[in-house]
Amino acid sequence: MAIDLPTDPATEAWTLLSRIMMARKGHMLETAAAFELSPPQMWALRHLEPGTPLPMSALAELLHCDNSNVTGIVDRLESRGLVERRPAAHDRRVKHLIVTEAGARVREEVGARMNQPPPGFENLTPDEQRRLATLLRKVAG
Amino acid sequence: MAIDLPTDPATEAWTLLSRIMMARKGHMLETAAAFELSPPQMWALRHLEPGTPLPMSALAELLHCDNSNVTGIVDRLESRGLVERRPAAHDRRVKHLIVTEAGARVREEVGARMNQPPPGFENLTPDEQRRLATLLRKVAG
DNA sequence: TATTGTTATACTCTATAACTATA
DNA sequence: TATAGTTATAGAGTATAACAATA
Repeated sequence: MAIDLPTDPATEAWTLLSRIMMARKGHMLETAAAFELSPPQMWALRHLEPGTPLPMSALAELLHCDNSNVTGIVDRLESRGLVERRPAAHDRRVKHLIVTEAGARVREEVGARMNQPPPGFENLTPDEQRRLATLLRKVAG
Repeated sequence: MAIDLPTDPATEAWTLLSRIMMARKGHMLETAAAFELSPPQMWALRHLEPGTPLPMSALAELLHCDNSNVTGIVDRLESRGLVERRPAAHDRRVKHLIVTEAGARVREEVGARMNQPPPGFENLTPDEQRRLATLLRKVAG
């Protein structure tokens, strides 16, 4: 049913992690669709913290894509009134992105859905969930 | 630095899991690019097990996309000689996908790179890695 | 000269709707 | 009638190259 089998513990853990995430892809797409966002638009919105202006190029890095690509993604978010472009004071080549009030509301609801753990986590006791979180905290660094 | 903060253990674990996976996106894109595959083409190839024919529609479900979409993705894989279409015997509307020998080789190398655990897993002792795998096995169900 | 963001271009992904060939 | 896959179409994502404005 899913792509492959592991060998050593780290590889097995990583493979399982990938599999769990892959199984959540449908939920991700449904969440984006529920707010009429494309996946990249949703990621962009999630990366933009209200109150923290972010240069276009920084968003491009976070999205792992080219600057030219971000232009279009931001165009569409801006045309919906979810974000705004604002020339940076210190360097007028740079444009800062800021989330609007409407954008912050959508971002909040998107986050609430995306942070909802998939059903499989119910297979763990609260104590196991805590131990899992502790281990993953170390992996995340 | 990354998108949000959690509350209960399951949500925290899930958020960390998402963050670890997101941090690996660059590696995923590099892997696909190294073989001149688009991400969907790479996923498709990974889902196709050598020796196990898969109907187009089954691949569409695995990729969470429309049948019409799979047509183009498979067209491009087929034009590179990585997969083949073959009409199914029991129902001639169905087309089975089979990985060619060349496809199996690429698939193998892609898998080897994608299964490589990110650096963060070195932060765990072998025993912790085993315990992590055990917990994730329960989550994956 | 170098950098930020945009524009132009070309290709891929994506869904919807209409079509075909089977069933 | 219903289903599997294709085609047609339109919109969005993607990178590369060329460009404007700024540094």
